[in-house]
Amino acid sequence: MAINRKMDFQADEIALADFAKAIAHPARIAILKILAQQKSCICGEIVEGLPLAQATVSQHLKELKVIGLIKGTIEGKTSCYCIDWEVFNAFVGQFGVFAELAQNAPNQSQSCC
Amino acid sequence: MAINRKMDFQADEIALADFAKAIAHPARIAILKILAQQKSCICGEIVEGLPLAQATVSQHLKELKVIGLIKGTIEGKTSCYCIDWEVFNAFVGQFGVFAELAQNAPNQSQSCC
DNA sequence: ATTATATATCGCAAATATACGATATGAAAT
DNA sequence: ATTTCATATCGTATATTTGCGATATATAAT
Repeated sequence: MAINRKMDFQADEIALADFAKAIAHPARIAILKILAQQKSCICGEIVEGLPLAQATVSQHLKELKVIGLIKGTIEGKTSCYCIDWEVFNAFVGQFGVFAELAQNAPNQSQSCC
Repeated sequence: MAINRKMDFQADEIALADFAKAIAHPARIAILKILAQQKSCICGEIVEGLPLAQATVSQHLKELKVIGLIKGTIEGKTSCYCIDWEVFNAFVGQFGVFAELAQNAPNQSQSCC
């Protein structure tokens, strides 16, 4: 790979790709589902709900936290996580860009497949 | 990594993660944007629109094609790609799962962050 | 038939992601 | 103060992704 190719793409393309990357793993999807259900947001129970070691789950949680999809607070001895719906919905909303581009396209008919 | 961990997750979690992985790169987002605009779906022009070598773009196109997000047909000397909106919209729609889980959650109040 | 052009595929190097044991950290209980 | 428990971080092995030159393939033009 060459040196930082990222600069060659637009900021919104990079942002959407980064969001996709953050959820591009079944474990992280599973974590979000658990948090959405709020069955519990205590870290330990998330670990129990997944077929992965504690260290691995902690790593996945960190990835989701870094990009802002989840928030985490320390409650005494335990850690507590939950979805930041504002961030989550903002990301999902970005998929609308494609439909918009399609609608504003000048030549709808020129389709070859 | 251990041997096929994938089996430990649910089918829908794997499917959504695979979709996310397919678009988890700025180049693939950029390709989808170009196709959405239908500025042209000829492979060569996609290559010109991206800061990547032809071989690399071809590889990205293949990834999008394998997962079904785009369709490709050969038109004489050139190749022509376009978005499969049915597949695309189906994938995007899957994000609704999280909101549904949140709505059906029994204990909305128990939030610790 | 030969050549030019467009695209796909191969092979490899480098970068990144994933998994997990071991260990660190820090609060709570004893 | 020491131990226990929950979680985070480190180090490292392995797997996957990315990028690209070289090459194959196949159509169109000469």
